[in-house]
This record gives sequence, structure tokens and C-alpha cells, in this order.
Amino acid sequence: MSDLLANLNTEQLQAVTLPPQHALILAGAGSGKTRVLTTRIAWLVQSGQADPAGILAVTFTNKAAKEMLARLSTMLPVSPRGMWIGTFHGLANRLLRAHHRDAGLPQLFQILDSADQLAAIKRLLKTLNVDDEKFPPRELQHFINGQKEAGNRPHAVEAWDDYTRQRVQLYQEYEAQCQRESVVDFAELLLRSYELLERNEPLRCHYQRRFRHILVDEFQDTNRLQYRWLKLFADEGREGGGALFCVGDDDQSIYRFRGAEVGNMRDFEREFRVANVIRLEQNYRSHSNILDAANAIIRHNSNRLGKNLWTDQGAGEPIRIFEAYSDGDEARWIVDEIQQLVRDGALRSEIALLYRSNAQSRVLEHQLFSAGIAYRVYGGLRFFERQEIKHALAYLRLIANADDDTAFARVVNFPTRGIGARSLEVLQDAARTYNTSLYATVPHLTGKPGTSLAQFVRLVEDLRRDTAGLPLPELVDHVLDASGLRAHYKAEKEGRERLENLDELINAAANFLAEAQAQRAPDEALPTHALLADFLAHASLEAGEHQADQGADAVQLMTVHSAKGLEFNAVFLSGLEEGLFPHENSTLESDGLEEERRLMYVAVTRARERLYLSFAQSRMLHGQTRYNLRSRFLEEVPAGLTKWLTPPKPRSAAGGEFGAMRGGAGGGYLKPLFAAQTPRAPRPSFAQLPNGLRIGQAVSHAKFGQGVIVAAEGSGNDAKVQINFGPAGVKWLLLSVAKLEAA
DNA sequence: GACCAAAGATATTTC
DNA sequence: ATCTTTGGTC
Repeated sequence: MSDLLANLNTEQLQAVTLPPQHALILAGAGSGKTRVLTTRIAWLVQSGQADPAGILAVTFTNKAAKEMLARLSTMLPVSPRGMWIGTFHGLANRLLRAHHRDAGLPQLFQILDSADQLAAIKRLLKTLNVDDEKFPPRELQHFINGQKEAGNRPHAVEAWDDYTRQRVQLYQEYEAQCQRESVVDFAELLLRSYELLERNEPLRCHYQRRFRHILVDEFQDTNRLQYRWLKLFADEGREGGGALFCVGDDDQSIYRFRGAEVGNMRDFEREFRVANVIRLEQNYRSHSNILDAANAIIRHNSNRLGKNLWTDQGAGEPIRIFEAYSDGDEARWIVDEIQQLVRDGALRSEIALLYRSNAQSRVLEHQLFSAGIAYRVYGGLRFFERQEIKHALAYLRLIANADDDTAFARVVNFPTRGIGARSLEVLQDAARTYNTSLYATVPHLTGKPGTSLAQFVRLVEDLRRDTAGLPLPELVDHVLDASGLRAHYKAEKEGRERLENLDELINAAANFLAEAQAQRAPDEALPTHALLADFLAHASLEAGEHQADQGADAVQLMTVHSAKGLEFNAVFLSGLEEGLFPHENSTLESDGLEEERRLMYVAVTRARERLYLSFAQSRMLHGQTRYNLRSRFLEEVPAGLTKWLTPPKPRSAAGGEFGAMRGGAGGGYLKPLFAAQTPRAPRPSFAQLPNGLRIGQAVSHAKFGQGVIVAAEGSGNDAKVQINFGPAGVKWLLLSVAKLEAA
């Protein structure tokens, strides 16, 4: 036990050993948040204050849940198995499986991921003959999820206008469709399990008595429904219930777009009259230059709960800043720098390349690939989201639950078996008439479309029969063959990688089976199709955190969002340009800029020793070259903490003089702007610009302020230039009229 | 109904 | 740039 508490600082120790009352731990980046959480659990169990079965711990990512489990098993002599540790969605799923009858669901209900949900909505609109231009599926999806996260069933939505009333109508239809098909989307997992406990008092009391300690990680990212969900288990003064131990950092709240409410922290403090608020302010991760920069940046935000991070690790190295001509130059420079770091003995896996949006990874990947540096990209298209995997899963889903229309529609004609759009339309109409799933409707059909459909139904039934006794991996293997998927991809020219992925799916099934067996008594039988349902839930909830080459020493690429909670010796943060980071869309939302700044704060605090910030004068985005000012966040880093690797210029001067090579050696990757244009698509006939004006040139205008020339046309008196004035907008100006000054 | 080509829409972050 | 939808042809 003394081992457990050794090396904790005063505040950490205080937090870990708090009496079983509600507590809010405001934990800054790198302050040992996860450590406090896990140590608390271990301490509660070890000191006999809590039974493992009395612990409910909630995280946001599967990664975090796994790490917590791993740490606990090294801290505790007993296995942490009796505890409920997982993500909100994972735990909700567990509740619904255990009480599926009370929740009004069949045991083998399926989970729709966002893409499945979108497909289901599109299908719904089609069946109802609703104009999808008037009701864009994505927008409708957002609306439905938003309502669910607010805890609203259709009847509870306040609709003041026709448009909303119609959307509510569609929401209702969507629900009916899901119920008919026995499928549940992400938000539904939470809402359904919330309603289950809220309405079923005996059940609620059971869990309230059981979970004496509810521990929540990343509390600042909870949405309204998740907070209410937690409250169900907690003692709010009247009835019995567990103690809520919430750990969070309001400065790292970066998921507002998905409904996160930082306000939950204040509400929690107030509603539960939390007496124990502890601040963890000592940072053990970063050198003080990095930390000071982060503090300076976040200080520009208002409405913070307030805290001041410090470290005793010394200043460390200055933050390196690099200005590139183009995104390609930026990537080349990053790769050069990485090679230098590796030569100096750095581990590749301790180097992270962070960016604001996934699309930015392409250029970086390209350069890493050419340089032969091992790298690994997180996020983007994940394993279980790949087309071929989704197809395979759809067959598996039909085995587990034939009423899953999303799965049915996905593979009924894939590989093609002569069932086209027309036949499906007939089938959907009939399904609507009989109020049955597509699958169950097939026998009702007569005539020509009936026969090929009936064959498909027979195929699924054969699959179900033939796989009944098989172990999970063999079941998957059989389905890949019998469905014709393997043959289809074998025949396809580009199909090799897809075939490999399908084989990988068998591996994933084998791993899943092994894990499931490890958690059960050796002689306990595992009913194949129940296990299959578990596997499918796993696929939907985890989407595959690329376990393949996890151990490999590879450079880590990811968005800033997915970097939260991680740390690296060296961090490259690229694309620090206005419009990209902060993202242009963020300026439209209230508090959007502050959220971007929190994101910046998260990015900076990932670095332990070395931090690189870079930006490019021009960047290919959405097929167009754009010229942006460097990010305002760069200006918020105190000059004393930084070292410019390229000559620093005033912010307005995003571009240098035409063709200027930057001074100093090693500038080989710095090409003049025009060379950065791809030879394949040369800009036709650039206008002759006087006075050395050029695309990318920074200029200033008496009325519009600072800007950058982004395009030009015409010549002589008609010569016009297009200038991006940032906040003042993008304007075409006649050179003969406008008074422009090179800035 | 299958298949291919061309036009058209759409591009932030994720459980 | 990329994915999706649409249109035309066999």
C-alpha cells in the first residue's frame, strides 16, 4: 500500500485518498490525471474500502479504458475484472445487453456507427419519398443525434416551425425503423440505457447500491445526456448511490461539436455541493518553455475555471518555429528534421506529427514514405470502417439478426447477383405495407424479383445453418467464401489489399475469441452466435485502433484531437495558418475561437522536450492553392520562448520577395513560389505584375488593411489582383486604382 | 440490370 | 482532390 502512494505529490495524495464523497479534480495537462484516477481505484480496493465490483470507471476512448485496466492489473494483486471499466458507449451497451428485455430490445441488437446511421437515414428518406434536398441526410442525422443527446424523444421536441415539425416527424419514423430492424445508434445506446435506469426503479437501486464509486475521466468532455447518465448512479442527497469522482480540465475541452458541455463541471460542483475540489497544477511532462507557451496561449481565453501549471524541470530548449513556402516544403523540412533527430538517437515512436485536420496527413505521409521513414497514421479511415470489412460485417450481421435492413441493403447485391434498384424498390414498398423488415418481406413477394431475392435469403439462411457450430474465426472465414466476397475481390484489379484486410478480419475474430475465452471459465461454453453479436458490437464501438503494428518504432501521425491524453518527446505541429488552425468554420460559432485555442493548448502540451511549430505560405487545400496568414496562435507565444529557424517577419508579411531564397545553408527545400506550382497544371498566363508584385505577396491597403495576393489577371490598365484581407474578406482590386503597398 | 464514364457535390474535429 | 450520383450504353 505504501508503494501505491509513494511518489505522489501532496495534491495527488490528497485526491487519491479522499473520503468517499463527491469530488472534482481539476487536473492540468501532464499533471498525472490518469495516475490519480487509477491509483485511487487501486487504493480504494487495496485498503478494503471498496469491492472491485463496486467500481464504475468511465473513460472516453477505448485506448484510455485499456490503459487503465493495464495499469490496474500491475497495481493490484487481484484482477480488476469485477470492475466496470469502459467508455460511456461500451458501458451503455453492457447495460442494454444485460437488460435487453426491460429496454425493449432483442438480445442480439446491432449497433450502427455514424456511417451506418447515415445510410439508414438515406434509406428512410427514400422509402418515405422525402426530398433529400429539402432534408439533407447529414443535417437530419445531426438533428436526431442532437435531440437524443438532449434527452428528447420525438414527442418531447419543441417544434415552433413547420420545418422542425417535419424533422421531428422524420425523427419518429427513423426511430420506428431502427426498432423494426433491431438496431441502435451511438446516441441511442446512451439514451436507451438512461431511460432504462431512470424508469426502472428496482434496477436503478440495484446499480446504485452496487457502484459505490463512480470515477470519470475527461469529465469536461461529457455531454448533457452523459452527465444525466452519471447522475443516475450517484447519490444526489436523497437516495443511496455512489460517490462521483470526476477528473477533468476545462482548458482541454475540445469536443463541443459533438455535444460536450464544459458547463457540466460547474453544474456538478453546484448540484452535488462538491466540497472536495482539488487542483493538480504541477506538470511532470514538459520543460518550462513549452509549459509557459501553453499557459500564455490559454490565458487569452475567458471563462476559465482557472489554474496555473508549473514545472520544476527547467526551461529546456526553445520552441522552434519554421516558415515554409508551401505545404510540400513544410513536409520536407519536417522529414529532414526527423531524420536528424533519429540520427541523434531519438525513437521514432517518440516523435509525433500533429495537424488540425486529417486531410493534412497526405503531404506528410508522402514525404515520410519517400524518405523511407516508418510511420503510423491514427484516425482517418479505420479498419472496421473499410468498405470490404463493412461488407463482410454486413453478412455477419445478417446471420446474427436478419432484420438488420442496413446490412441487408448493403450486401443484397454485393457481389452483384442481379438484384437492382428496381427490385429493391418493390421490396421496400412491400416491407412498408407489411411493416416487416426487408428480409422478412421477401417471402411475400411473388413474380420475377422474388426469385433472385429468395436466393439471397436462402444464402443467408445457409450461412446461418452452416456456421452454427463453428468457432468465430472459422465462421468468418466461411462467410467470406460462401458470400462470394473473396472471389469478388480476387477478380478485382486493386483487390489485393482488400483481400489482406479480409484475412485480417479473421485474425481480429481469432483475437476476440481468445480474449473472450480468457475471461470465462475454461469449461464454459460460448454460444457461437451470441459471441458473434459481441464481436459485432466490438467492431462498431472500437472501429479498430490499428493493433497491427503497434509495437513498431514508427513516427506517429494524428490530429490534435486524437492526440489528447498522449505525450511525446518531440512534437511537430504543422499547418499553423489562419483558416486552418484556427479553422475558418470555427469563427462562425460562438466560443468557436476559444475552442480552437484550447485545441492549440492541447497540442502544445503534448510535448515533453521539444516542440516545433510550422506554417506554410501556400497550401493545397480542396484542390486549390491557398495563401493564408500565419496563425494568430503563433503570436500568442511569448518571443522569449521561441527560436525562429527562418527569419521572423512581421505577421502581415506572409510572403517574401519574389524568388528570394532564404539565407543560410540547408535551404535546398526552399523553392521560389512559382516552382512550387505543379508542372502538370501550370497556371495559364500569369498577368504581368509591376513593381515585383507576385502571388503570395503581402500587401497593405488603406481601407482593408493587411492582405495577401492570391490571384491576378489582365495587364496594363486592366490588371487586377485578388487579395485575401483576412477579416475584411477577399477582394478583386484594379491595380491602376487601388493604392497598394508592399508590406 | 450491369457497367462505365462523366458530371456534381463536398471537403474539421470523433465515440 | 475525392467520393457520390447520374446518365448512357450494352
